[in-house]
Amino acid sequence: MKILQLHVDFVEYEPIQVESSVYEEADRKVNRIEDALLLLVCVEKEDEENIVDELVKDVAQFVDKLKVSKLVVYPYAHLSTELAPPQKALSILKKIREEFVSRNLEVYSAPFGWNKRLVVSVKGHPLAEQLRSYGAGGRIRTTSEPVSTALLMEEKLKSYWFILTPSGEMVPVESFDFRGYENLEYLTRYEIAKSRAVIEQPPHVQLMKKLEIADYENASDPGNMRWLAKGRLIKSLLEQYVTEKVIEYGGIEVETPIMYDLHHPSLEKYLHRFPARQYLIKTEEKEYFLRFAACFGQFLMAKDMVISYKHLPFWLYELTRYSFRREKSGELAGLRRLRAFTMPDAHAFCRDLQQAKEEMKRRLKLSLEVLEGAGITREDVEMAIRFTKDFFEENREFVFELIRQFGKPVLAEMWEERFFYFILKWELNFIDTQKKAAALSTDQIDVENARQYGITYVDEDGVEKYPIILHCSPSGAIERVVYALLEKAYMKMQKGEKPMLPVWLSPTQVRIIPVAERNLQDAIRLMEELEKNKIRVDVDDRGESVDKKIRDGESEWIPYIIVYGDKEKERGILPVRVREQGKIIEMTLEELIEHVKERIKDKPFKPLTLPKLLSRRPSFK
RNA sequence: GCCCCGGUAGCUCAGCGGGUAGAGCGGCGGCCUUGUAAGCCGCAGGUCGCGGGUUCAAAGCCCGCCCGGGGCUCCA
Repeated sequence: MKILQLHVDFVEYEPIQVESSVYEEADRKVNRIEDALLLLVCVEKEDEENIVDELVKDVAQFVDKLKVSKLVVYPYAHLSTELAPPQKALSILKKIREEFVSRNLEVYSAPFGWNKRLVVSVKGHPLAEQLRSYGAGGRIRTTSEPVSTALLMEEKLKSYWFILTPSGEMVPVESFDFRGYENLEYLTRYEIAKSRAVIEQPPHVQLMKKLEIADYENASDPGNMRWLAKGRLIKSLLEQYVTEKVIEYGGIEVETPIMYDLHHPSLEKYLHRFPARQYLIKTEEKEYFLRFAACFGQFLMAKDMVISYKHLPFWLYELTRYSFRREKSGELAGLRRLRAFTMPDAHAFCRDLQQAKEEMKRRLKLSLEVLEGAGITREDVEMAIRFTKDFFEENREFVFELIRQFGKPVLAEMWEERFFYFILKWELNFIDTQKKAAALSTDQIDVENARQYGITYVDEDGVEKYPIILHCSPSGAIERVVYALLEKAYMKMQKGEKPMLPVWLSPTQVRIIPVAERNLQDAIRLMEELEKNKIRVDVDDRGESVDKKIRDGESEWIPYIIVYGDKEKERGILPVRVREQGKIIEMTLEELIEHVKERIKDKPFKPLTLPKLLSRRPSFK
């Protein structure tokens, strides 16, 4: 027996005409039931009455969990090709209904043996759709039965989980000794078990507000943030940094539209392959969706390029501001998961699998460098790698090369069959304070979209071929990098250490605090000296006490604080409060400049756009 | 989406067996001219998320909605 169980806002059915010699009496009228559990029941050849108990018990659990009181039992033949004879099917259906009635449920029965018109509106939560199978009918077949792809996905996606180690071991997760690999264990649990009760809001949310980085914007859709001056600077620096790194690696930077025709033939299929919901925009003539990555734009561009094997591999790169994904509202959380986010998206077009594998190694190296530059080290991330069984068996050595490159044991998920467009994918996951995993960098080997979009190159033998495409985001969403930095800082706070951002990302790098009003002009001159060397400096000229200003500077996580008074003017030496070391170090101006420059090195610089004098600076609410 | 929790001054929060709205921080004004994590005094500031309902009376109780958080094996 197969049951497709749907939690519905409403279901409407209307008996149209009798279709079978065995049928129940019914009126030809529309029946509408709201907020109910709809059971599309298909009785199969081998089914006996004794499976009814099992079924009723399962359903009762859901009734309880979903807090519904109405059940609609709907005979639905289309879930199987091995149907029970009608008499028997009807009698089993009746038994099911009786059982539910005896459990005090409000049971509605669609008539057996009729051709019926059916309208349903399924609720959008994870438990709303369930396909279950009972008795000798056994497993759900993945053949041509008209069960939706989304439901079949579960079966195809049957996963086997392992830990792969740099030394070449492949250990089923159950038997891996996680001692010394706590974060990997958290990632594993997060990916496989996933349930955990955490009540507080993620710590980075409070920090992003307190540090005036980002905030919610109630007037927009949830998951669309506003970035305040300091946050905009941080984000902008990260954007520039990632872009520079990708270009250095050979990325060809382009820009593509953010919205696309919902019914464009190439895109339509791709969209259907991914159930995530999009933002839709209706104009008078057409419907558009907002891009959820740069894939479309770049593929449509690559399709119009004349490509020879001599050009391969080449990269198209775009920093998407924004990519849009209408994530379910319950999944949004601070900067961890947004509906509008900024993502570097780099696609490499490769001649064949061999070339794709070589490229992928380069891109893993790039990703690790980019994260490290942003302040997220290898210790902060855990790798997950996912592949089809076939791919792994044929490319085992390559998979382990990636793992050796990463240098720590890695969580591996192996799929029986390929459902997605890729045959291998890795991600670097940040494990946050709440032990939740968020993917940052990622790369995939796509063997399907070149054909889908008609992207071809001419090979040495003069034949047009489809390239293999790698999809890489070297840093992951920029917002998520900020989230990771803030969460990392919070973890430092918990250990009693001083939190801070990397110096090159700190909105104010050096703060000068004049002791008395008469020192202000000198402080401003000092600021100007530092600014000439591309260092972000401000001066706290407010009428507060020195102690108070130091306290404020510390709570803004400013890396270098200088108190400047008569003594400094006389001696020409600066007492620099160095946050990283938690102490005051005396330096000359030149030494300070050298010190800061050494920290910032090859990272991009942008000026802070807020007024340099704190007394002139509006604070954000 | 669904379930649970929350929304009170710019911020953090108290008040919630219904009876004229509070603190700290911040802001503004004044005094102090300051030496390495909060100087002192004063003042202003609130359709208690929004809309309905119950009541002589609602921040509080009831219903709906919006926003945030957590959870729901959701995550390209």
